Amino acid sequence: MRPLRPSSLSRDHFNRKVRVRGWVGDVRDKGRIVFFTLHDRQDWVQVVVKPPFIEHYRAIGGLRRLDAVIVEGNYLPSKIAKRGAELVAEKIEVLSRAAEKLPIDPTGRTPVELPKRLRYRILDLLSDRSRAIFKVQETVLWAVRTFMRKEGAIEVITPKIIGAATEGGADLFTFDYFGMRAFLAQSPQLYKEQLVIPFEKVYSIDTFFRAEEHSTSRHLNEFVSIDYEEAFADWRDVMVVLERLLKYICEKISEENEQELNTLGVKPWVPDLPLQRITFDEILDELKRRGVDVQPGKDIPPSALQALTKDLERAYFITEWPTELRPFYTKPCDDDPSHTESFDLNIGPIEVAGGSTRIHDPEVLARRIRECGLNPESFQTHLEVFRWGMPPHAGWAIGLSRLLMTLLELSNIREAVLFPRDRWSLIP
RNA sequence: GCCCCGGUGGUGUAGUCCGGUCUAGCAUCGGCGGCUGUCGCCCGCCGGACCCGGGUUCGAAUCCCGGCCGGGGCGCCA
Repeated sequence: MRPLRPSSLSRDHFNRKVRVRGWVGDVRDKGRIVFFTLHDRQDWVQVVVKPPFIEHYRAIGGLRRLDAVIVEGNYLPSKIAKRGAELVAEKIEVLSRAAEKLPIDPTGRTPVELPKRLRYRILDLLSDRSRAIFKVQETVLWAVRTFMRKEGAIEVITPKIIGAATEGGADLFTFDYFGMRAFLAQSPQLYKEQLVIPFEKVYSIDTFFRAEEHSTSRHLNEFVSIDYEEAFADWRDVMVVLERLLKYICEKISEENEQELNTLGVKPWVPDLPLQRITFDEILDELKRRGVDVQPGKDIPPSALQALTKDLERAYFITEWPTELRPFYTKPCDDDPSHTESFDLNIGPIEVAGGSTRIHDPEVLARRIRECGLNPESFQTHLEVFRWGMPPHAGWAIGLSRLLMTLLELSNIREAVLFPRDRWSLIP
């Protein structure tokens, strides 16, 4: 029979002989009596080693933190043990010995700075704080899939190895593909647009790559994007989908991750809908009123936005971005081609998602590609699809880790990625 | 690409401004010993560090120069 886990022990096991497996935690060696905690990744139980078994304990050389063991013994209620019960060991089987000296403290009690935590990430993930982040991430992923399925959207997987056609803009990683020049995809953009013809509503949760040499606490070169695209929809339609999804995610986190939020010191939060909507130009006007000038054709610097956040809701849309700041496939407004049917979703000063109505007319799209300094030739296989019944469509993309870092109030996106890839780090 | 800041035992820090009292303090950690009710156990002993090179000086962890490594910000960012 497989051994039990510490977290599965209950009153039903009182006064019975049980086998329990787990990792050794704190060891309190009193000489003729030894206590240690036995952990799984949810809970733990105290094990007591007493004579005559103490001799066997000495014979196996004792135990230390992180040893993987199976303990056999009686599970007894106890007035002294803080948990009200303890396991009295009669046999200990050592499955794996941990190193004498660990590079960082896996309990999280001794502080460790982020770069060292990432260098020794597996040990770092043993701390409650680090694991809490990724438990919440799991809730987010699950919530997205549940929500999308109810919406009637289908999850799609698009290529990461791509050929000539690129979007321009962000730098791509290049490499040799059997003698051909290939790129790592920076987004599923072109594919998800094409896929609305056969599927109408599509979404993807996938990893993408950007070769930009930035060095900030909110950029990485490998990141997970949650993408959505819908046929016969415009920007306003998909903004509603996005804000409903955000609310759904926040509700699920509040319901399912109370303990994790507590560990992270974060209060549950669910936004009221509709979210605040403010145009790009209104932001500029407000900044100008406060004496901050943003140069034309430039994005709003995070520092400027920071100054405004106390007058905005926690989550808000910035809409109708200047055409020059948006990629070629973004549809300009009918009454004002200098602005676009586009939006960003911000939480605090951080951009969490962006989206727009897309151009669906192949002639207009080809023109915009040229205007943006790109070669329509290299978009041939993309443009041809637009003659096969491409309806008006719109969509957006959420940066998964950006969302996580804002919801959990993390100061660095690296904390929200298991093994972050930035300009300087490839290992581990 | 540009700018700023920083490197002290395995980890986190004190000391650096204002050179000497530093054979570098504290906590954690590791080793050994002690303890039969601990629970972030406790007690005792021991171990382990000034990034590298050059300079100033009677004297450098501390000041200066160069290098290396790290962090942050800006720019860029469909």
